[in-house]
Amino acid sequence: MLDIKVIRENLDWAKDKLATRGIKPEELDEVVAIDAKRRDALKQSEQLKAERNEVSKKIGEAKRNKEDASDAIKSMKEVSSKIKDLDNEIRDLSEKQEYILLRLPNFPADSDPIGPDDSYNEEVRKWNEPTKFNFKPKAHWDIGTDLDILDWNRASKVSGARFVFYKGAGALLERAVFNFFLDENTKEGYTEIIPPYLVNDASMQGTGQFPKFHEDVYTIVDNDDPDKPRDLTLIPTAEVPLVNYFRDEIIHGEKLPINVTALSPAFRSEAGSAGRDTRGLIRMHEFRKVEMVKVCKPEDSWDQLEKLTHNAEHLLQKLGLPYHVVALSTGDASFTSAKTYDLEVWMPYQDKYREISSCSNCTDFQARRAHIRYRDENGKLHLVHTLNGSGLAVGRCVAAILENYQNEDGSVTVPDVLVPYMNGMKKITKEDSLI
RNA sequence: GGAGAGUUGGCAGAGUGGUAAUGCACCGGACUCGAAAUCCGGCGAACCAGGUUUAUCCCUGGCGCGCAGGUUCAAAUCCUGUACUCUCCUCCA
Repeated sequence: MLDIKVIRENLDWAKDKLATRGIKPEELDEVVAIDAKRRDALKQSEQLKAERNEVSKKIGEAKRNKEDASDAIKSMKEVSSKIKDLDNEIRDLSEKQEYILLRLPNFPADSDPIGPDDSYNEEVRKWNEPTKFNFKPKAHWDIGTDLDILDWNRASKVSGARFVFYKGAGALLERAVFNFFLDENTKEGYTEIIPPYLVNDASMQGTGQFPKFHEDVYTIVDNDDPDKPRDLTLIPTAEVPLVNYFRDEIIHGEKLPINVTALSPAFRSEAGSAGRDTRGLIRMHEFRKVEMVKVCKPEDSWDQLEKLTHNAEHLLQKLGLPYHVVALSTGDASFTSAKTYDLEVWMPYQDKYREISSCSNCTDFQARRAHIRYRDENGKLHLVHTLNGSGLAVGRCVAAILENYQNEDGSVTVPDVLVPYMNGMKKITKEDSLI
């Protein structure tokens, strides 16, 4: 959430910044007008309350002295009724103000490429050249089906579209990948967490998914009353529980920066993406992801974003997967982010790079929503900055391994770093179906 | 799922309608060569608004006893709803 004071005091600047993210300037005019009305009513209410406090004190004294106070009580009755009206007005205005504020995206950083969509994204750096083949590379969904390690038909029977069964060496590969990620992240100083996979609405609002993005997630309903949602939603990313772990808390300054990592499933409805990436592991309703979250002091967050991005890149480098890093444009970056680097891995069949990690500095945007603060050495409180990045999306990584490490005979070579995690298996070959 | 108890500052803990005791901790001072002990003083903090500055500081007021409503001139206290914690019972991996 943005700070109303910043908007109020830098209105033109705020309008320019948010215009690059598709926000109309009139929205800011409206919220500032509401804020002015609200503060005006608040001022009146506070004056009346000061009067009431003073007179009430006297009424108390009079009553103790068994004196008559009925005149004062009568006039205070009027004052109280005025206060009630004003407070109702204030509540109403605050709700309107919050309605708008909760739906405004974060201010983009000055360094972000400006543009409405991903065509304005800028490549920052590239690692290795795209994998070359002396045969026509297959799509990972065909590789997986032919090796009988991915089963799409059974998944569509059991669950529906955008689900999959991993089998045998496929399941082992998935497990190898996330264990490798967790081990590497831990070595880099991240503390491993196993969070809850269902979270309440306050948490969804704290990290910015709610109230604006209800359609993107799966919320639990009561079987007795399906119209009534329970206060529980399947996490779309481990970022939600990891950041909300600190919600409504004050962190000691010495503990910052805090680095945590977690493997979790990620549940996404993929509303509005019908027809896109209908085959393969790229776009699933349920996939596993290892997430990294950093909580730090404001002055550190830009350095921490670079570190976070390098941590994610390091994983792809160790796996030998070609990728490039892209700075997202103002229009393409996510709602909560001030700056985002996407890591895109090379996918040979599609002959292009595809997102496998998204590393964002959310500055104080989530911290303000979730009330996460720290106490500095002088005892002062400040909002923290929060960062999150995938390290990495597991399913997409498996897809990239299958495609980049495929051999002409249909087998897939296991990347060296994963061999120990695959119980020594160096190559995945077609086996007789065990089931 | 059933029954009961609880939620008050950094921590402990009192307060059943009149505007949040007390202790510990913490900060400042005295004493001391120094420290401890002792004594004196300060101290709930966050948030909001206004004034003053505009990086802070400071002043005034509001607010503030899990959260949200209600009753009242006045609510930590009474009423309603709700979240969470603990105990017991029941069930369960």
